[in-house]
Amino acid sequence: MMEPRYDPHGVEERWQKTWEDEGLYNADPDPAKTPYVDAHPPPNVTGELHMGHALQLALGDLMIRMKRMQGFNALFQPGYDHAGISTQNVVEKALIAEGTSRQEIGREAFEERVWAWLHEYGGKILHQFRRMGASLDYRRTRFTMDDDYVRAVMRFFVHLYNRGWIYRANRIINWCPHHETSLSDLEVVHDDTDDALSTIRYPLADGDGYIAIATVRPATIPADVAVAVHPDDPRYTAFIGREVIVPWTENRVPVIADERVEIDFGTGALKITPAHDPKDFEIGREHGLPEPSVLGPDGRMTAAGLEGLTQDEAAQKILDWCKERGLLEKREHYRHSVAFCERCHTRIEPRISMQWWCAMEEIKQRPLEALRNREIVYHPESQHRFAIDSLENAPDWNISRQIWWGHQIPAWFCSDGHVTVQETEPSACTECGSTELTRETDVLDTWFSSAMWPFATLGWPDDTESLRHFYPGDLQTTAREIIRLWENRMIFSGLELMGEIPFKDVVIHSTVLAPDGRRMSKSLGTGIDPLELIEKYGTDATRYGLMRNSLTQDVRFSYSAIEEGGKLANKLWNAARLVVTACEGALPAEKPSSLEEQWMLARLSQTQRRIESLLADFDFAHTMDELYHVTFDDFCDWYLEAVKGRLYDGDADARATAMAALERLLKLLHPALPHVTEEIWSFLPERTSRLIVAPWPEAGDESTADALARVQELAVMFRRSGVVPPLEGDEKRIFDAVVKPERVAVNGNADAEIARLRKEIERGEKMLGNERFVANAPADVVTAEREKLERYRRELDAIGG
RNA sequence: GGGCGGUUAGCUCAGUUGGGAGAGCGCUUCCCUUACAAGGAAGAAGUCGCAGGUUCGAGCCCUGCACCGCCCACCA
Repeated sequence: MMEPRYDPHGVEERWQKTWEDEGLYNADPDPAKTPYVDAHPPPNVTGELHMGHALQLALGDLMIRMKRMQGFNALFQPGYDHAGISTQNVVEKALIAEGTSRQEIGREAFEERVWAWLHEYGGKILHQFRRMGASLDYRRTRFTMDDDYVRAVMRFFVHLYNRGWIYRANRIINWCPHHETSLSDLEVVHDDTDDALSTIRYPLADGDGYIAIATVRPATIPADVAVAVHPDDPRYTAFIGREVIVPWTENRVPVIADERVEIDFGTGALKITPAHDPKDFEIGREHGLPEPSVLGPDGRMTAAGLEGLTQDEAAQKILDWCKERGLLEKREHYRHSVAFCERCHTRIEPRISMQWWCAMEEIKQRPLEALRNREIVYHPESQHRFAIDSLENAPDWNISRQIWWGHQIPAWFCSDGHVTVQETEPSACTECGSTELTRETDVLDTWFSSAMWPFATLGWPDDTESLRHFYPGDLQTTAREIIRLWENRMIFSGLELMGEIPFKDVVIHSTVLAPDGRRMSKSLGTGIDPLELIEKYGTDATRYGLMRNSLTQDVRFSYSAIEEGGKLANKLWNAARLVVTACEGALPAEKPSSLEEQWMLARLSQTQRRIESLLADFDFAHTMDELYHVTFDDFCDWYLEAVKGRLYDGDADARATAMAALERLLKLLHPALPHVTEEIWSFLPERTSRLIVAPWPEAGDESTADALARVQELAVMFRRSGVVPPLEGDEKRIFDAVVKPERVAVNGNADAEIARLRKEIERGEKMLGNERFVANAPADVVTAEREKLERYRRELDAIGG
């Protein structure tokens, strides 16, 4: 019935299905129970399971499973995110492949296409979540574009607008010419890029001489409105306040002084192009300069004489123009970091544009308070400080996007330019009563709706039973880069709309690097697919292997960690096989009569307390370590070896105790290795419930936990020296059963052991002979040293040194 | 440029108020013993990045340096 080797294939899918079918993942409001909630981060609807998801799920699911067994009403909330730009990208690609485009088919048809695409391909990731054994309440799956969710987003937007925290402003923003939308700073990536730096002379308007400027973007020269120099730069003080002539346009522009110009870079003079550079924009606004633009939304030129050209083509024309007139001083290779769209890797075009903004200054105060008071705690601790820092420095948030897939902003403009903001379409402008209204076409940043995840998933804005019972939640497990994009905003929205923090603990997991230390990424070809690991090693092994790494530093992926998990499952399986086959038939109540039995139960209690305490600090790595060693060393190598004989001999007490010990071990292991433990559980006699919902054990008496320590120590000594120590009674029986003196003595080397003990004794005597040590060291350290010395002397006597 | 983390055995990593350098994998030797060879037993293997300092005592605390990684900012 139980094969000698544990094979996770088939077993794991079977339990995943059973657990879900039997409703054991479900969490319903129950006033009799204390809730424990992890609103799991909704992955992109277009996404696939990657290593980060796998780790995140393993951590969250371990906590949820333990809490569920401990009697909490454990809710693991699933769902997925509409992922505005990413999803739009995928569907647009499909349209282009068909020879059409979203512009061609129009907004309404495009949205239908997205829905159709989602219907067919979206949400696959939830099936992959199931394969991870994640005990999410799949009935409660939410999508950020569900009707109810959209209603919640509209309510939130209007709420913020009425509070005065949302405003419109014409500012320079990151613009992706491919998507033709604005992007927040957090959606932009910077890469080192090879470029050319051109030094160009701007002749003085009032006579001879010139100022040379260095630029990487000659195409924007027609939009220049000034040249800036540092006020303390002696080379240029005479030029300040005079005018220079901009090449190509031959416009006259002023030379201004500004401290943001770096004297040491290039020529020390900077052309000011407010419409196409963030720093220039800032300088321009302070100096009251105009903001002409020479680039269209598609990144092509609109300047006179250059219409429709790409920037490269325009740059060439302008450079040629300069060269003919002797204004091009030089053109040299230059490597610098350039901003790209995170999604399509198109070069970002800074652009002045009217956008919706969320003002952060006032908004962030309550979240900051919650973090500083540690109402919310990030783990590990270093991330807590980072979270506070990043919130303190959070700039106003650009929340509008010029794409089509997302939550359309609920704002209507009348022909006079008045804005009416409300949840549903107004019949007339609230300011002038005009009935000719057009709706804002922009949609909201994806993260705007994500910010509401902890309560919108529970039914907000309706006052539902779920919302009352399950809010506020407890746990978030998430990736570091999400702290600014998401965590901070959830905290704010929860405090603002619900009046309470959305969760108490945020576990920031480490980044799993490729075995060579590089980042795992598809484009680098360094990615490892967790589904392949599951196929090969099983889900339990994969979960164990990922959680075995600490959270405090990024860690290189290693297959041997996963293999270790597989070995643990197999070892447990075989230990259970021994117990189950030896203990067939009716069993009396647990009766730990012998030393080794008392010791095993005490060790299990001790391990349980350690695990509980480790997990209170979200120390998953050491939890795995405890589980591994209690299984291999304590349960198998000592306890089972010691009682094996009695089990085979039909000792009823031994059998009952072995079964009880196995049960407790399975419970401790279940949150980490859910499938193999449930499978074993099903072979135990007289089960009345599944292990997944079995009660977490009460920790028992630990007083005999170290009763075998002496025997173990002597066993180690014996193995080194080959000299059988003087033992009696239980100790002798256990020693003989586990150590098997007749087989091991071959490697004994009493001389080496004697030498080792003498060295230890010498060291101890030296320390205790040091008056300053005895006087200064803590008393317990000195006492421990004396005891050690005594012990070594006794052992030396025992082997006849 | 700012911040954070790291450097410990061949590899991946632990090391909790300063007090005996550890685990898993790999390697060597022995054992297919009636749960398990994905097993058992034993063993070899480390100048704890470098240089100073504090201390009776430093992998751990302090200072400086080197190298690796991540995040942020910026680059005309």
